[in-house]
Amino acid sequence: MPERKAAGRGKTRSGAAPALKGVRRALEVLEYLAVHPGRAIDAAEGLGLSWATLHRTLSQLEQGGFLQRDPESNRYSIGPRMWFIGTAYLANHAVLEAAQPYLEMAAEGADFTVQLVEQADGLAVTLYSHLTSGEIITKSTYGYHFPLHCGSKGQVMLAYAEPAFIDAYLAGHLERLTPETMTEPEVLHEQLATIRAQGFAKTEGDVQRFTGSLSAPVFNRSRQVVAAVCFIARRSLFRDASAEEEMVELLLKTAQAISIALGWRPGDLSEEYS
Amino acid sequence: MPERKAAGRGKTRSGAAPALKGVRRALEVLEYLAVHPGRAIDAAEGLGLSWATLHRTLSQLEQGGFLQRDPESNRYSIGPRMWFIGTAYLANHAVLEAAQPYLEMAAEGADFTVQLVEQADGLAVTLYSHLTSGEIITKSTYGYHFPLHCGSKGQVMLAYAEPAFIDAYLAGHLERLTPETMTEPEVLHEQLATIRAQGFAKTEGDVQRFTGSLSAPVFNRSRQVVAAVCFIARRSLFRDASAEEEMVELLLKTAQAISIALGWRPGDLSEEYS
DNA sequence: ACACGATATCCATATACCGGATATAGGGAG
DNA sequence: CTCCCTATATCCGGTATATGGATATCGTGT
Repeated sequence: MPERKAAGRGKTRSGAAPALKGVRRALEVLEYLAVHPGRAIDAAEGLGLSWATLHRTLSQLEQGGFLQRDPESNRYSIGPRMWFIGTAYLANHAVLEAAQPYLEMAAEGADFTVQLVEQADGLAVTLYSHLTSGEIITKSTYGYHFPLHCGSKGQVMLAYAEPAFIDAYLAGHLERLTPETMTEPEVLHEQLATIRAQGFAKTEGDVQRFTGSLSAPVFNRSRQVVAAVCFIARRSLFRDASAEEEMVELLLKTAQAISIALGWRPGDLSEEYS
Repeated sequence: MPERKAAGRGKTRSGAAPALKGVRRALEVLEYLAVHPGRAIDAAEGLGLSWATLHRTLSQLEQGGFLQRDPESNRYSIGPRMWFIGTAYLANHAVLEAAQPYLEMAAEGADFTVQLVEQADGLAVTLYSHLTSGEIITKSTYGYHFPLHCGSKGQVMLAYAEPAFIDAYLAGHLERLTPETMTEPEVLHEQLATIRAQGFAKTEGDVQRFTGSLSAPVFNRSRQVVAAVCFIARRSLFRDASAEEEMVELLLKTAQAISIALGWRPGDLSEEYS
């Protein structure tokens, strides 16, 4: 390392290096609209941008097909080209590739939705989703991402994250999606401990009122949690204790099979600290 | 309209208005890497960018999680955040939403893959894919996009596109994916006419050697083709003429049901020209 | 019909970007 | 093991380019 001339001496006036500001902003705009599609002015407010600047950015992005605008309402949302690019992420995704056969096996004939999710930026992001035929569970397709403290899928991934990350996460603002969403940091800490102890998570009604879910962690060769398998069902299904037990069994079997396919080996945890 | 002062008088030296160049480029880089993931220098060459410029762009995008880089090989590929943003496209997609139940119904118990695709920028882009359980057909998941002249899904959408678009498309370079890919503009023109006449398309081995597919158009209220339903199966399945006939029937039924859900009404085509 | 909020466009200026040059790392051949 | 060559990383000044306040138009609700 060439020891950076003289630390921070750079001509750039005031300390920080503001690189590719335009690009950064454009992507922030995209991400903002992915989460809050809507009118230009709301985005300008939400992002703290001057109207003129935002307008230019929006126009460019729309022209390129990265955003689309409903000409009636002037509402902006993500455009087809972003989907085109985004899907390329899956094409190179080792975990997903390994998991796919097992997920399909689990979904075969099941009366619940099967998902594979990973954690990105404090959210549980869906990589694969096999809907139960018959009834449709809303928001269980692609495109809906939930905070980590809501739903079993997020909680599993949070439970196995770095302790420092957990603390930081729970110290932040914890959104409440339904009246049943747990937002007490202390209680959540305990829930996470329970999850680690039993090896899976279960929640009901904390993401959507009439559904519940079970999730188990997927480990890689180096025993890190890289994803979670999640079964989502209408809530009534959890009334039946024996049905639930069967689900848990299948869940753990599936998650474990995927972990093994990724090079994880069951071996006692203790050996890790040997 | 304020009649633009004096057309093109603008101080900007030479006619064209070069807006948000950096942003444009960044997105081009992303799209390039979505299609050709790989080393920085290849992208620089492919895009005709100076190394320094590209490097800055890549660094920024990687830092933001829009690209990811394998530290071993220094190869770049699309990052998780692009998937995160891209999926938002599906969340607001009216056609997909209407189609989903019918697609699931069609996939129920089928021994072939069911897809919904739309056209974007000269490519057939997959919006929904329900894999056949059992055997895996590679490249039938998300993330693989094929030119319009390859595969039944592209051909259907091309067949119903504006005549001018068809001519322009067929005049361009037609990639050959397998030895069986048709690349003769004249022959393709005839194939498209046949497709319009019979209402669906069929191809074998022109995308991947050992698969074949059937596709039918999905119309919206105003009789435009907005998507296509596509059934993909291993090639041997098409040996059985009666099985194929059944597939065609289900395909047309499905595509039609979706069209109707979108507000399309069967009515004779002739009334359109009345 | 009016008014107000939202969207579109203009322009001078400062600034953030471009790209040639230079420095480091990596890795293959001899 | 050493050399060389290619790929990656960083620097820096001039200048093209983005910024955002101001102004003009649109369009929607009352």
